[in-house]
Amino acid sequence: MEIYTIRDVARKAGVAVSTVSRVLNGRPDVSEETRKKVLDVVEQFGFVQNRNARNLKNTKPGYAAIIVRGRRNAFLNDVATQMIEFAQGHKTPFLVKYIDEEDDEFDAMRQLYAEKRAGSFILLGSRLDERCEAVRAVGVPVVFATVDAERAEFDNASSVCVDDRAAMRAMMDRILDQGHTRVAVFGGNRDGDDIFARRYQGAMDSLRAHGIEYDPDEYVLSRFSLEGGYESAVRFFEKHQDVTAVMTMSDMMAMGVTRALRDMGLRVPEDVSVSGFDGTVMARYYVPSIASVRQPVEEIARKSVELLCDMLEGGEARHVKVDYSLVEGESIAQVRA
Amino acid sequence: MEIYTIRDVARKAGVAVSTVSRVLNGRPDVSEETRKKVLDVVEQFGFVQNRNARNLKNTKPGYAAIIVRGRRNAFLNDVATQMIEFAQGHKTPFLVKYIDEEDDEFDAMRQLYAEKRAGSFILLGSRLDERCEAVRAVGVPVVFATVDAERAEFDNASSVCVDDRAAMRAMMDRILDQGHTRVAVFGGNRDGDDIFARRYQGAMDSLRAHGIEYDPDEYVLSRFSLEGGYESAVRFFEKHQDVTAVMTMSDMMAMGVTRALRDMGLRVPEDVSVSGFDGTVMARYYVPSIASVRQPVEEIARKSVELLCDMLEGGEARHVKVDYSLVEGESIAQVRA
DNA sequence: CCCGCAGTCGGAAACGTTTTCATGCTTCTA
DNA sequence: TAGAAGCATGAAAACGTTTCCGACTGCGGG
Repeated sequence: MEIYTIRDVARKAGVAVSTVSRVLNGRPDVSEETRKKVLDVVEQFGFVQNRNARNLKNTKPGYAAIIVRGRRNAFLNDVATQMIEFAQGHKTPFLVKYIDEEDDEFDAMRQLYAEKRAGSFILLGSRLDERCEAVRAVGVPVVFATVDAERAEFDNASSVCVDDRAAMRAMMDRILDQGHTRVAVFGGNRDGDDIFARRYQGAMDSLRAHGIEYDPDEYVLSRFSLEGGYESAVRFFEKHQDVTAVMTMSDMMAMGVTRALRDMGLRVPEDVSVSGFDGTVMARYYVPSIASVRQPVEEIARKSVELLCDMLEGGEARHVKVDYSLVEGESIAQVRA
Repeated sequence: MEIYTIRDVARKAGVAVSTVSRVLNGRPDVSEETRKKVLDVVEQFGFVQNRNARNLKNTKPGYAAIIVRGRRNAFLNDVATQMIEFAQGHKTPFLVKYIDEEDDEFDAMRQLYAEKRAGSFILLGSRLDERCEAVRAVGVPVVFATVDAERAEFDNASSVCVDDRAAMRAMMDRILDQGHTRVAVFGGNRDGDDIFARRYQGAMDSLRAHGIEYDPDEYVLSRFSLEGGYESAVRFFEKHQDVTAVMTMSDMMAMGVTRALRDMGLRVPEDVSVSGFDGTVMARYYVPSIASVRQPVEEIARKSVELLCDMLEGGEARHVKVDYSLVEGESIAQVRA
């Protein structure tokens, strides 16, 4: 495998390296004739630029980076994909970086800043915990997507998300309207100030409004995966047979719960109703299709990009809420007699 | 956001840049005292190495790269994840590169070779079409995973896969054993010499052995996704109501088909049996659970890494077949009377 | 005829590392 | 005690780009 450098191309084309560079970067100040000559050699050599050298030399922060926490999360992945779609039109090039669940996104930011010259960021699925103080410190434009950063009061950070609390409340309303009075809630940590805590609050809002007292034992901390939902359901229903509905904070979890119920001889929705969150494609295709809270992927993506570009042009940080919607599903039914 | 270079660290620590470099790379020839001094400064600055400069300087091909075609493919993703798991123990560091469905993996190889100094590759989900001649040309060690490259007769390429033909035949046997005589097959292009063509042949083998004549109209070229399966099923069943089973080449497709059947008022498996391929987790959690051909993710991953390391140490290229297995599922039943 | 200017192009200095080579300082050996 | 040998360190040359600066044309205007 032959590796050619810009120098090889220059030699072969009989020009200087600077000229080759100009051609490769589409600079205007090069004659049509030389451009042609250089491009011919590039073609012939199958020359590919070395990005390391390029990025090393280019020190001005031109990129915007999308940092996605969790490679497996289909929902976040879809949002990221949409983002780069929308980003196409804009002047600043976008790049995507996936980090693991446990990784520190601020390390990632620093790294991207140092290496890729990324000077602004969209953070997808950030936890917004104590580490987020680093965002304040870095002082570069940041957009939190699917996270409400309003209360954190950064002056360099915007955010876009659905009103998680209202959304969860609406879904719970819908479940209760079917006559259910004992509803288990499966989800993330309800004690913090993140989206999971807010979703929990939303569920409580609805129960309170319906005059239903909630048994704290009926909240289950669960992993957001098929397996997580499955295991939680098995453990839970061993003790609580009288619950007639399970509300979850993710579609994957909801499908895991549904499978578990079926394995335990309970039918969904005839015996137990189940709801999800996110509005993923898989949930629509599941049997029974999972009733869910749809987060508008395209809108979140578009708004995020928009907010970031705004800030890049000197605009204020803003916090926007996009509209959720309830998606119908076969997984919710009238409570059994 | 402050960016520090190795030079800043050196100055602050009162040593030369070369010494800092030695510390960072864990070289032995540096006194414990200076090491400590340097690491302190690194800690204090929150210094991160610039990988561009590092890779630019390091010219010896030390990495092995895993190239995954298709970010959305859960099965390939799982395999890749397992691979880096297994690769941990080996001397050569592995890196993963995702490319899009349409991208050319040989461009990716060249790029990785030039930039990341990747001198050997594992190709996941490669098409093995005309472009694969490039593999012969590059002459570096390559392992095709989930692809049978035996017939292509590279001397620098190994491969690991299940016996797709036998696997598909086994699954078809199982369907036919339930009394079905009209089985539709949904899958990829059956005309080439890739895994899809072989799977098709496998299905035909079984039908032939059972003395069943296959109507070529009952083969459907379909995309390997939920939507693909859904659309194909809707189109197909408008014309062919007498088919009692659908065999597919992917779990996603099978779930799409199942959902479509249900929407058309047909029950799975009572009215129509459905089978998948890959043995993904989602298929197990689906309702009905999808009978599938399990490809052993861990084994494919382990073998691939092993074969690559073998070749790196001068070993011959080999082609290994790993064992598939049939996974039971609720989606297949006795043919209706 | 000289000057300025636009259009092209080449030379060379960076960018942040790694690594080779040289150097000084110990310590050991004969 | 001289020299070899080993350790710890510094200086400097790369790696493949981009970009600034300057040089060289040819041209039109004063």
